[in-house]
Amino acid sequence: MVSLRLITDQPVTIADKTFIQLRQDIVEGVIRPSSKLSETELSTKYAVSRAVIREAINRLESCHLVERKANIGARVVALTQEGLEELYQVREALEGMAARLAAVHMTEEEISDLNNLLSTHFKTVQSGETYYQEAGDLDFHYRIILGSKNTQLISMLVDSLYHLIRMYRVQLGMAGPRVTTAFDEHRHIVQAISNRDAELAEILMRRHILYTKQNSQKTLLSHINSQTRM
Amino acid sequence: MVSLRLITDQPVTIADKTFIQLRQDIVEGVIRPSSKLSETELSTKYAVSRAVIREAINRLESCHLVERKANIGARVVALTQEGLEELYQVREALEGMAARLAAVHMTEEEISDLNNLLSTHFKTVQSGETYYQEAGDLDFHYRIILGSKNTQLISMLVDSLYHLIRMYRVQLGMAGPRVTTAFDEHRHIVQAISNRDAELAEILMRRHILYTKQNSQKTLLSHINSQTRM
DNA sequence: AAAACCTATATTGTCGACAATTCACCAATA
DNA sequence: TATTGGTGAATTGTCGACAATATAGGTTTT
Repeated sequence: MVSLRLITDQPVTIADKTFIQLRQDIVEGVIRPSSKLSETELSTKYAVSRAVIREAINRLESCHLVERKANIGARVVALTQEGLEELYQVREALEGMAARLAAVHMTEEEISDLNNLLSTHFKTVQSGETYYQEAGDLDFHYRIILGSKNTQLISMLVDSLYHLIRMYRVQLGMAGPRVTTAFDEHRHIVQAISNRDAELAEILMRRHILYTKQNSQKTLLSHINSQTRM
Repeated sequence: MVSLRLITDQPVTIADKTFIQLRQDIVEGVIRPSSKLSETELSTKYAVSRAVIREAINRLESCHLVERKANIGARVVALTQEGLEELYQVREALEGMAARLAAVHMTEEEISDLNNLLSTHFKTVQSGETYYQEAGDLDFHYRIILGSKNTQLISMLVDSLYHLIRMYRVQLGMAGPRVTTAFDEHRHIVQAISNRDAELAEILMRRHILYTKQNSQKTLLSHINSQTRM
């Protein structure tokens, strides 16, 4: 069972690579939230022309990772309580629908792969490893999203929402516990999909994301409290 | 009660205007579905530099109105049965959530405005006018979307999904009847929002959009049947 | 002293030219 | 004849330079 490979065909142009590099640097905080993106500065730092930087920034804007104002420039988005709330509301709606559609459209083979992933995940949890837990969690959600077979939905979730979520996760240190609980939730979702129960799959996925949201918000709050400066 | 003004601050740069012009030409079919967008050709036709055209095409790609391949070029999306299906699935999820959030976040004034809009709409329906019906319908949905107060949600629906939907509507002639039925559905949705019943508002909105979808698909099918060529 | 206005500077927006890539056409070969 | 390989025209990708716009600082005016 090979780990999932992303849909996006690998970058070919310089603009592609620069976009991906910039996105990574923003998501991981190398470029700080709310900081200004100077085109000339970036073009020297990344050793590409300003045109390339401009195209990359445009794409970052479509991902909602930066905000741009005409004749003024682009800034990295700020990480706020409200932003996280909005993000999870959209995620709940979209990924709930993804689970509903996955219950209808996933092949039996894809479902059996999903079950295998789940048992691998289970062993990892039992052995006490937490490092790969997040990757496994992502893999799980990705499969269901792809299982929806809805290209619009997939692109919205994979190309923009998930990078933003990862930005919050990475920068506010939301590894979070919730390992065993989340695992049970995953199990029930897969069960619903196996039964081709679209309605239930959606409900369970939405509740799962709601729980994750509440957990994230707790982490965010304690994180903010722990550093009253900033 | 003044008609709703769009959120997007008016275009300032040439790229803004070109983007909006191109988007309109695509949505209204002046530039045909599946046709190739030649950068040089467009730059002469719209009398702007290729850089401007490239930026506009990039933005059109984020709206899912065109698809781009590296080193090959951009094409306007095709209008297909599956595409319409996917579109309405995403719309159901997002606008359902919008209605849910609107029930919580709309001010009393905004709700009363919505009620006023509804009665205006009612008079229009009674007097037999159908021309302004679509605009009124759009206005109704816009207000609820904005009422969600969720910027992510608003941008997804207003900046991309709705243009795609309008493209299907305009080009496949989906004015559709469904006037009085839709009106009742609208009434119930507003009722739920007035009662601050988020759960019900979402359910009703989703059903409303499901009905609209089924109606659209019927129209699409008959449209395809009526022109077996193409 | 506060407000309005101008000026200098830095940043973004726009442009035309050059480089890299694709695609179609034609020739050569098995 | 079918297939492979190469050549050239056309298109996209990238670049540096110039134009337009915004910001800051100082000067003038009330």
